[in-house]
Amino acid sequence: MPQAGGGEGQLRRMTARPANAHQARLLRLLRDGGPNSRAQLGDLVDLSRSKLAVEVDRLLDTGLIVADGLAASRGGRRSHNIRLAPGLRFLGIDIGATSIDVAVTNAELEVLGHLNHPMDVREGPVAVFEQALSMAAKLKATGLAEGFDGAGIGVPGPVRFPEGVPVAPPIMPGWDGFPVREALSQDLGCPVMVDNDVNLMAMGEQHAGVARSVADFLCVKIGTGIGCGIVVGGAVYRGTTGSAGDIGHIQVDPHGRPCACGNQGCLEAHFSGAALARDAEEAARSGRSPELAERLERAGQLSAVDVAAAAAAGDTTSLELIREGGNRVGQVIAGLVSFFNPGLVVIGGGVTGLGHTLLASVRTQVYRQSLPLATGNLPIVLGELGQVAGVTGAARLISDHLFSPA
Amino acid sequence: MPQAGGGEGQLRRMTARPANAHQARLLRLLRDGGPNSRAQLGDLVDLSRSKLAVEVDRLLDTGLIVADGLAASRGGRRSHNIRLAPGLRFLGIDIGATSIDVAVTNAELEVLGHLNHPMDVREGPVAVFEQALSMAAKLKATGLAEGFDGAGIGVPGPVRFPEGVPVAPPIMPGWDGFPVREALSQDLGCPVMVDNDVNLMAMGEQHAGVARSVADFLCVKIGTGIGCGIVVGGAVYRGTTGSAGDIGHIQVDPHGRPCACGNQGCLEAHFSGAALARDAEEAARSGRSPELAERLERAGQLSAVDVAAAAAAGDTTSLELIREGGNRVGQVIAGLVSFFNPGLVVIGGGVTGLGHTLLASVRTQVYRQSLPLATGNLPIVLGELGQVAGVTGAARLISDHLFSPA
DNA sequence: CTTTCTTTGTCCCGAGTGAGGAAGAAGTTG
DNA sequence: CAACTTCTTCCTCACTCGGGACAAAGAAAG
Repeated sequence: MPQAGGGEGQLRRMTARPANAHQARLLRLLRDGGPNSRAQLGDLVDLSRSKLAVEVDRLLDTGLIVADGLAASRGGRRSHNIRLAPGLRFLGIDIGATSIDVAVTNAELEVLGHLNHPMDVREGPVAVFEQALSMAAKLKATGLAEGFDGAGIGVPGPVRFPEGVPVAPPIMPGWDGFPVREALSQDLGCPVMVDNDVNLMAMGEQHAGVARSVADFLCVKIGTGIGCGIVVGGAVYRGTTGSAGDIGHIQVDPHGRPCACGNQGCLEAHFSGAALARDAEEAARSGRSPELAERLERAGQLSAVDVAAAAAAGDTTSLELIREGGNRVGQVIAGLVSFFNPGLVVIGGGVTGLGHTLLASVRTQVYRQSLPLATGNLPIVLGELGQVAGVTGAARLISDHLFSPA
Repeated sequence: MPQAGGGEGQLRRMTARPANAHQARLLRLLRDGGPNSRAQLGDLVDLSRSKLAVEVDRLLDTGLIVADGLAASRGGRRSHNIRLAPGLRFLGIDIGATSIDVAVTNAELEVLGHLNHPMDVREGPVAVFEQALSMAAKLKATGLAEGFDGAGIGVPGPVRFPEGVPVAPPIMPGWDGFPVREALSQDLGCPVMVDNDVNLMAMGEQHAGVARSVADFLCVKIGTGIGCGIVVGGAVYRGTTGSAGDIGHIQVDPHGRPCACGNQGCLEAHFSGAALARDAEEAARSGRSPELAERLERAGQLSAVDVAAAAAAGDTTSLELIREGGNRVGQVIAGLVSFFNPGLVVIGGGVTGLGHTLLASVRTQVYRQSLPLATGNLPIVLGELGQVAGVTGAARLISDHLFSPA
């Protein structure tokens, strides 16, 4: 059983929560903008000097923020800097279909340490948690953290958000109704929030990636499956039952391929990490692509990474697979853009390795099919955080929760 | 020039606005729940009795609310009723592609008078406004109103909401950039808000129709064109450029019919009031439907109403047209349901006359194509307000604006 | 009809909040 | 070193708001 506190006056775990909206606002400003001077915070929050001083003092009392030396002069007396307590640590866990990412961040959500481990989510919650907790322990052992003040976790399926429980997840047998939040909170001894992995990716890109300062955007994640994070007015929209953004089973072709869900022509059946791997292996076996055949020979199986590599080497079959997939995805995104009129579309997930070939065909399709008013000023870009998007978003999730009035 | 006030102490036009969020809250409660006692309002708003008394007194001073006798006893002293000033009048204008609806409501948004006049929106803003204003004057002349405290107006195309200006409306040449809000406010001498007609329909159904107490829902309006109102957390979502919900040009068939927008296979090209009329005329001429042929003979042209009537009379061709159209719409809605996971889908607009035949085929398609988690508890229903949905929504729009802190 | 209890509206007090002024501390510029 | 700017702290004053006391109005019981 870990002792609280290390000894020489180290911070104990975060106990206090902001007492009011002003304090919450200040904490978020410090989280998103880093250390800052009292004077500059005053410019940002529209509070009187006296009020600001009172609230800052209270936050200092709680230990959530600490003094941090003097700021540069702005022409007169130098102001005192304050920052979020440097000992605060958040844990971000991103459970993918085939791997687990775990990261430790400070209160500013900078990733201090990050581990990735392949694991099939179908092994069930107990085995997956065991693995995730051991990864967290490993990170702790490197001295990055003495404990965690909060943890966020993403799972590849719909979640009943308030309770933090997966509901009817198609690719996660055994997880349905498993009390993820409750269990993890017990094991870690800190507050936990659970969300869909796609929503976390969206939050990650919003916090530290391409979607900063965009209020309404879509974040399409193409991995083993396909999902879409929806951000409305800066907040993630989860839908009535938590399944919003589940676009993998939108029909792209009435007479298309059969899908695991029982329907025909679902997007996921035509393009996703899994579908691409299947297509690539088939192309290899049928002799259409010597390049892929050679790789299959070497590795015994193919994945999206192989297709990306083959495409980069100039393999036309691979390029064609990517292009056709991009068209399928673009077709769906075009519909969503017409419907949702976002200010930005981010493409992320495992297949970002396919890069600009994919992006180009998606763009072509969207710009051709959607109306000019919706596409006129619509950037469609790749996510810039890659593997840390999910864990950053997880940290963001729990910090949003903790940095809000109790 | 109309004199302000009628003489014997009649209310002059609404001058004051609520001074704070509490007052705004009270006004909205009285709007949505009708007259109410001070005591019961106290139960609803979570303010101390003293605070509540102060705010109510201030509202009485401004004239926005008036005393309204005594409430029934709840076991002790009877409380005083208050209600919104009975002289307040809102004007709701709904400009459709082929007709104009104008209505007068009281502060509780009850429709006191309603006029409809056929008119082609393509005649341009000047002619349309002239017509709308003369209809408003006619309603005024019946003694329903002495003047208007605010007006809401809906136009069949995207609107830059903050300014109240249509942007790049495809079916409204001549309206692009026309300062609707500015001009109408000048003519009527009261505050005006402008929105897309589909959004207004959604607000109407939310206020007085099937969507009461649903936070997240979609409202699909099938008239001359097809659009979709999106309500997120009780508020209309308009998108980055105001074109959210523009689903008429989502592709339903890559090799489908050419559409006016330049693409192929748009939803609107396959099913909408206009497409249905075309299909019906073609069916009549080709001899596939004697029923429709006879109607074409009589009227010289056909519309959705004729198809509805023929279907009701058992014409199989008409039924087939409706069913196929419903499938097309259902296909698109199924995608939107997967993406948005709404708590309700409302179908409205001119084609609601097609009724349950249409509804049945939409439902079939959606329930078959979307995942169970999203459709499990998803009602798909016809709007219940019909022609007054738009004008009610318009009144709601302006009242939301006026009943918010200045 | 009287008594007792409940509910409602009003008045008043006191705690707390928050804006702004004054003064002093800390720097910069000339 | 003097003059000016910026930042922090301290103090005061006005205001808000919740809650208690009390009176008014009605219901229920006897």
